Amino acid sequence: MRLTILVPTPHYADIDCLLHYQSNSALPYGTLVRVPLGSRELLGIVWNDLDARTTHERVIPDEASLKPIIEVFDSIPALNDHWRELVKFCANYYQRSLGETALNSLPASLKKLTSPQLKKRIKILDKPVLNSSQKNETYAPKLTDEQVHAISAITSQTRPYLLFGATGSGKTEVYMQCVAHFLSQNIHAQALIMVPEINLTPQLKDRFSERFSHWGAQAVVSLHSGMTDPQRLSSWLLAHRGTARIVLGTRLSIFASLPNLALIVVDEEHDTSYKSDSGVRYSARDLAVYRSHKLNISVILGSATPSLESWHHSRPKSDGGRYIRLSMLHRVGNKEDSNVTTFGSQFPKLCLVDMNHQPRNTILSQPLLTAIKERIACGEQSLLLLNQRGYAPVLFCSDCGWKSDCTNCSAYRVFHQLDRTLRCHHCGLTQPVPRACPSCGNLDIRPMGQGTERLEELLTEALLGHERKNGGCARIVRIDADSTRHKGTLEQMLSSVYHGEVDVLIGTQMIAKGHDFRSITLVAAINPDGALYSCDYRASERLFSLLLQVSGRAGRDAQLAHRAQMWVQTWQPTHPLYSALKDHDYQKFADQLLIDRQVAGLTPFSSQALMRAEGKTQEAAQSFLLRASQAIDAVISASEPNASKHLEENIRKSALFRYRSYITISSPIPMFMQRVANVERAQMLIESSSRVALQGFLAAWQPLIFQQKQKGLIRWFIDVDPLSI
DNA sequence: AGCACGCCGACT
DNA sequence: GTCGGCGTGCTC
Repeated sequence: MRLTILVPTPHYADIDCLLHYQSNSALPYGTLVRVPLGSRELLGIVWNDLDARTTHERVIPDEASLKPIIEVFDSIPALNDHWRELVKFCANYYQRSLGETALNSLPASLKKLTSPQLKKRIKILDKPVLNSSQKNETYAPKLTDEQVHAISAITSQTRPYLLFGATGSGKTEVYMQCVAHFLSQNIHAQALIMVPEINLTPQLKDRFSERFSHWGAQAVVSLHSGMTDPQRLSSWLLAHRGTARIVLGTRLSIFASLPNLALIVVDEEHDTSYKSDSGVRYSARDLAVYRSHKLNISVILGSATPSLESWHHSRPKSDGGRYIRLSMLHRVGNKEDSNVTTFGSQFPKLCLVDMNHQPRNTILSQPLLTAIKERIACGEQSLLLLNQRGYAPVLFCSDCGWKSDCTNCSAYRVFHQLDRTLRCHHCGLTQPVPRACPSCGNLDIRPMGQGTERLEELLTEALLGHERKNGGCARIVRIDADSTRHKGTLEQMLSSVYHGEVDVLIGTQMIAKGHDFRSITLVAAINPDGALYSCDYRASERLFSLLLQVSGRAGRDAQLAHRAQMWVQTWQPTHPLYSALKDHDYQKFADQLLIDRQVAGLTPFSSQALMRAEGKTQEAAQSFLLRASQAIDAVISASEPNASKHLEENIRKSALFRYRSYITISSPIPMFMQRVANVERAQMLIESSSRVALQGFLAAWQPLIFQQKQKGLIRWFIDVDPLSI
């Protein structure tokens, strides 16, 4: 008999991703199979033929001429209706092929294994595992009133919740108690906990594993891109077969097959890592909301600095809000000592250094340096945040004005002192530092601006001869992508900080997230102003959240909390962002930003999509975009709808007619980073005040884009709900 | 996309 | 005389 199989062909292929094959027997939708395609053998999924892309002429061959299915993966259950609905929604919403979306969201190992090999893997998983100690049986730490309120709200009504919880207010405990509640309701129930970067928070898995050890050793599994393929397959299979009760993962875990999903948690929901920046550009947070809605279960979006979208959606219900906002504004005391819970630990005090009043070219101001020395003297730690690795972002010639441009990208190459190289952080081009200016031969070429290497050097000099509490030199460690390139060094460095073997920690954004350093009492942002001048209107909201998050690293030990300080070196000390930060008042800041956004008609008051093109020349990229937009008007003005014989084409045309007036399409422009690795990039913004109109329009437009051919075009794609424009 | 087939330049 | 460049074209 004839079966329709979903295969991973991309949206721009000339072939539909739903193909027909011969089978001896009927197989339920969602069954995994292996099928031949051309000279390849691919993983496919038995699918409903009604989802076929009808835009192309579908000539379905005789059954006799169809190729047979190679093998059926019958040792695991079929992917259920809910999972298939999720990937279908994702493909439609983010304008990608269904096959690419569905097959890419399965673990890579599954594509390589044969059916007997998979059977073997499952047998291994089914071997009884030694159960770890059962000592910890629904253990209950003392909760704050705010935690109690949040938990009772979440466990009483099925809704999306925004858990607006300050750093240190005990969000994780709320997640764990809610998970415990839903998992004890039903012995099969499962929970999905998403975090932005699981590699930075192995503690979370430990905390969950320890708390829920009585559910069995396989009850808590991780799912993230840092795992090896076989590890990922094991976790995936445990989740798919219902053995795993709790899945902890990064954004890709939103596609985990969880047949008994009862709760989703999205921790740090504002974090931009939830949005995929290649392939299917999905937002795992938004898909989590969709998924919970379809399953009629609750989703908890947790953050100390919620995204403006979630903030907007969690207005009071009377105001049309769709989420319930639960606030936890107070810090929990020292968790190490669960018998003595001190409430309302103070937040770090904000100290602004006005750089206008500092000597020219100051990198580390005197008052900040003094404060760091004080901390060292009394055995406390400091954390310095500087979001630029290397020694200096650019090298320049004082004579002719030459700068260390990258030949492949529209960016400067960064000066790395340690190995004397100029490195492009976009394409990787690396060359030794020239002795003299390549343009005029001048020997006086200098670093301009500041990087973590330079800060480390500067601080080492400044602290020379400065004694620690227990004697000896101050110990500095630098954590960035360069210093942690080798496997295990990050963990090693973090642990030395944790064990008090370090006095000052210098790092990039890497150190802002999650780490629970107990003895840090001073956090400083060395040069954060950049975002205030950025052309990206979301930059200030991201800066606020970064600074608040990093300030949360200070004073986590209740004993030291009163000494915690957050220092900011700025040329804009009166900027409203900093006054909001001073008051720890995200609500006021977010409310004001929302008013600004509403006035300007920006998200979340409008929906956006970017159409991007990459070509050998800027001209090729832009003219492709231009032609794609002109094709719309050509269709609209060429003929009235219903003139075509093809039903599908009529639907498309009438959608274009209907939605065009609700849509604004900008002219093609070069991207801010115009050239990366010798590829020219251009983009075009598509906006609408109606999300539905934008969706309908994009869907109707796509087939027209496929028809556009352009010499020199490398690729194009649509980014729906882009994070930066 | 992958992977074939297919026709022109510098190498054992 | 072969290896390999990437230009079209096809995949149930």
